[in-house]
Amino acid sequence: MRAIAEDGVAGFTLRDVARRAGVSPAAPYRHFKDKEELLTAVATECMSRLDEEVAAAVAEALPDPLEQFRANGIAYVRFAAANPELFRALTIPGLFELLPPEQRARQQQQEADQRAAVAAAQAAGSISPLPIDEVMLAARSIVHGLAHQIVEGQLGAVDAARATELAVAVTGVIGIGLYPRKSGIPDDVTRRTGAHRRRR
Amino acid sequence: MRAIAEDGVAGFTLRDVARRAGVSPAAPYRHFKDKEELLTAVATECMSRLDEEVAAAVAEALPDPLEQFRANGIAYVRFAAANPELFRALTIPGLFELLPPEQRARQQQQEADQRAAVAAAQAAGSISPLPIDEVMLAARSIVHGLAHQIVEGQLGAVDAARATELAVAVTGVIGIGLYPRKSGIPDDVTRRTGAHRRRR
DNA sequence: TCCTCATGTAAACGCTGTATACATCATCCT
DNA sequence: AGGATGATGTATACAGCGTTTACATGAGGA
Repeated sequence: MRAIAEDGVAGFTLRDVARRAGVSPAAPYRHFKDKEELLTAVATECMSRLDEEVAAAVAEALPDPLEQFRANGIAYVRFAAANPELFRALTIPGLFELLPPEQRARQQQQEADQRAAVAAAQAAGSISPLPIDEVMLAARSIVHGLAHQIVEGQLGAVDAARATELAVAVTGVIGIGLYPRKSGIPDDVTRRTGAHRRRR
Repeated sequence: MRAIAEDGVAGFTLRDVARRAGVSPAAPYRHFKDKEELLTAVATECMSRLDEEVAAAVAEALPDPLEQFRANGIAYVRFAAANPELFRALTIPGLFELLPPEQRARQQQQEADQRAAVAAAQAAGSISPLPIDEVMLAARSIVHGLAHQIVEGQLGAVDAARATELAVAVTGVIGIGLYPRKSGIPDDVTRRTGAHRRRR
């Protein structure tokens, strides 16, 4: 993890890891089949941390589904901004199929929970009655896309506060929708819970 | 370009490129400072192709701003699905600062155009009066995030038709918004222009 | 006590990016 | 016409990489 965080995924070297551990270059092969397997293990760990942070943030959020979605997005984006190299480790090609089954199961469980929450919110009338798959996909896409742009430096330097602002902004947009509304925009979509208010 | 498309960014090797060109391993250094510079040149070319396809699709779309946004997203996502490795070449870390000034200028111009279109649409009442920066960011994020997920294989195999479906779906969601509407959903947001209709 | 297995090492292979010194050849200046 | 020049390519070398192979070592159970 330290090697990745310091030198990035590109500079991640089996020999360097061995050096850090004070062992010979071949030693890692007693524990991992090859470099890819080690990288996958690191990525799995990164994913666990990210999942934890997101889950914690969602647990702390207000019970409102949009507020929870927003908390999810903020935590996700903040993690990316705070640990760009760790986040990048999550985007290594084809990582998904290499994950340990337990991790995949946990993730699917988490997604199923979110899905149930969205369905419940739709039933209660607090989320638009769009196809649930599409809602989930759009939510994941917008948050992931924002995080990716931050990590790639396309949005300039982004600290935690700025990351929060950006996440609030995009979750606000997806909450309201681009198509104009006849009735006004409800307060809780444009306003941030707690101390922050949205600039604008 | 052929080397990238065939072997991917990870398998992209200066020596392989030299081999393909039938020259010695050191020959490329007469034309590019180092591997990074060649990769950047390839990525620039990829970006040009993507920009062209997107611009063409937008030009063909109906004059409605949401329809144009949708056409933009569809073209972007289809490019990613059709040329995953070329698309991945666009995500190499820090590419943004390495681009030739002309390319950056063109891109900024394109963004300014989009921005003006959004502003005009807002003035005309066909896009919600959200802060324009946030609208632009959200639109880019959701499309980029979807493309990225496709390329990383997180959505399974995605052909052109499926890519179109997915792009239609997420642009639909961001068009309508998660927060429920009192008045009904307008047809042109849920329906696809032309032959396709949205499943649901 | 001895055997086995997990862990580590040393050395080697072919690959990579890159630097250096040398060759070739078209172009342009006189 | 002829020689200097610059662009392009080659040969060779080096260090670093992932990976394999054969060999060492030492702890724990039979």
